[in-house]
Amino acid sequence: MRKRRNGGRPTIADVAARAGVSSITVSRALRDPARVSEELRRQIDEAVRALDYVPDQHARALASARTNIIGVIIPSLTNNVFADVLRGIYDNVAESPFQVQLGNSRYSPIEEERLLGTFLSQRPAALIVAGIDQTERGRALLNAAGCPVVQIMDLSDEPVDMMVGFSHKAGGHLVTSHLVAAGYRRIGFLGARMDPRTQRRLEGYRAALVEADLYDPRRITTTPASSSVSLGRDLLRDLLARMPDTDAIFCNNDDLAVGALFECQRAALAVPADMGIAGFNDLEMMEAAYPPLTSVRTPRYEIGRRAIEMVRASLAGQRPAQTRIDVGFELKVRASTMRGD
Amino acid sequence: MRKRRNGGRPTIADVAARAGVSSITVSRALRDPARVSEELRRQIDEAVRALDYVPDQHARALASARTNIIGVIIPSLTNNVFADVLRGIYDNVAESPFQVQLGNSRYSPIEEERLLGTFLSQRPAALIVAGIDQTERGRALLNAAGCPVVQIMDLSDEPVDMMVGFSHKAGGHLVTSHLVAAGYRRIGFLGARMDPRTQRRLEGYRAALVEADLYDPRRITTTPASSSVSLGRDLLRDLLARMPDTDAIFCNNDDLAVGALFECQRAALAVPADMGIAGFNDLEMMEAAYPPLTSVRTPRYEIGRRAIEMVRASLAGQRPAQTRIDVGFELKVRASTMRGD
DNA sequence: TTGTAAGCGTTATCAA
DNA sequence: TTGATAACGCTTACAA
Repeated sequence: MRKRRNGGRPTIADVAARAGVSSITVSRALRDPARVSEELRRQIDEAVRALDYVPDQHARALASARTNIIGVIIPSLTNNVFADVLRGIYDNVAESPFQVQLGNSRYSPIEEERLLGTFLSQRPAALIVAGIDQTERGRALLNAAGCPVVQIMDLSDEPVDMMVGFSHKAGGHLVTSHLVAAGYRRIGFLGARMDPRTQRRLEGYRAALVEADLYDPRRITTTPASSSVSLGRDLLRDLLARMPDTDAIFCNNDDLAVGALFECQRAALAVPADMGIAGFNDLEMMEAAYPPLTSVRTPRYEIGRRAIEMVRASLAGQRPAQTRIDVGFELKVRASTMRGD
Repeated sequence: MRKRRNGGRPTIADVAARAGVSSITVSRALRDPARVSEELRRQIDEAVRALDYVPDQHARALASARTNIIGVIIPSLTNNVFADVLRGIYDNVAESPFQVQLGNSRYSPIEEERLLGTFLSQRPAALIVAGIDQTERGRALLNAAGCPVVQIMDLSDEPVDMMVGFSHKAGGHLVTSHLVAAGYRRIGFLGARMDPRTQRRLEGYRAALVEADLYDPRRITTTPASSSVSLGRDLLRDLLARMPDTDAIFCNNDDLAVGALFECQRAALAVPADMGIAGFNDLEMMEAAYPPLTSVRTPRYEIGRRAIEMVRASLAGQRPAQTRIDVGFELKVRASTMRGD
């Protein structure tokens, strides 16, 4: 009796023996049932079930120079925004043969480049990367990836391959214009991290205020520190110390907005009367806050879902008609910016 | 010239040829440099660099029946608690040869069991699973895994292998006792999801109130729905509709606590005078709230870090002295439970 | 310390 | 439609 290194797991040869066919026929029956006669297919199916056969992914990958791994690179694990995207990805990968390999670039383009290299060396079935701001070498790697690539969360005119996202600049513009329309005149900006997408939201803010002839760069308060509720509190405190007459703020993230709300409560500033507050992304807590907070709802789960859809279609040979999808966003106006005048 | 399926990547044979040795020597030099003479090692290192050689993980896995994959199974991607654990894991895996394979069980024991099967079929280097409440078959799979297994987030006396966590019951007990000591007498419980760890926190709550002779089951408000800020608002509303004289609440999650705080503001209930509020986990926002919210700080990042430490030690043959680590927790008393009497 | 030979479990290739 | 054979790139077992 042959000694097995694999701990007794049945191999394709065992299935073949039991079904009375050759290994390669089993292989074909598994991958493309249509290419095997119905009778053999039945016998093989029976043998697979009887033996509890599960294909060895590594052998498969080695022989075919292909894997079922979808590499996903995101900049943060703690940011709720990406948690939702990940849910969209994992949920829609669950009943597929694919597996997700997750990489955390921690908002570092260099780290992202390194992860790209690691992932690519495993010949992934596809790659999903957050953002459009890869390094030059990162972009070159993606171009040479030889597999479907989906850039998510943002939009540009030069996708590496496919793209699902929305315009952050337009989002920032929309919410800022809303503040202007609501009657606010001295509108500040609170920004953390200042990654490329945050920068584009800031651009939208700036454009909207320039159009309204209300732009004052001194009302922009930013920090490279990562976004958090306590940071929102601190940034608003800073801003008010410098520019006490500020009457509204666009917070580039919802947690900043919540922190700013708490700071207003502490400072006995009435929201929305003394201070209008708007956030970005519309996390679940915005609607539950008191007063409820205005925000820009971004379809994060859907971005994850559609990215997987595009990947699966591509891999199935049906390249999606649309390779650049704008999922848009929606302004959710709530009490925090509803000034009575 | 030989045709290559692998797209021109150099193989171990290329390195061997260039270094003037045999493949197996290169293989050894890569895995255990000490077993190769210094001179050959230098030549091999040079060749590896010159050719930009990267070992093929699949070939390696196939030949050795081993991988560098650490499987991680957690119940939620959106829960901030697990995001922190994941950071602890990813950060400490980053400069190791290991790769994380993440599975989301969505709080379903059946799904967890399925993931266990999938992961195990890949012969992972180690497995990290959240919780101690696997199904019977899940536990059997873990016992037969043939690799280090770390159960995290909770503690029990029967670890499958290793364990890092803390006692949820003790945490629930501690915070409830604090509410009693602070002078509250009609203390409610707000609970979402009601997974096993939540149940144990509820047990701690119950035990503490029974000891103080203040237990009233009608003050327990739970739902299978998943935890969120808006749910905290709704649960408190429910509780107050039924038991209007409730003077404090232990919220089994911080987001519930924040939601409850907003509800108090809406209902013009003074915190902590009319209503004491305590949460669990001590997410960052607790300290920034107004008033700051009492919570039980749990060392989530550290759990992730130590789980990886244990795995790496085990795999290096140095089985950790302690295979069951209690990382404890810490009560953070803040204004939300500091009643002046 | 180094090397040879023989797989690991699957799929590509070519032939029947 | 089916099959024989030779990879895929690496490691184990054994030998020198």
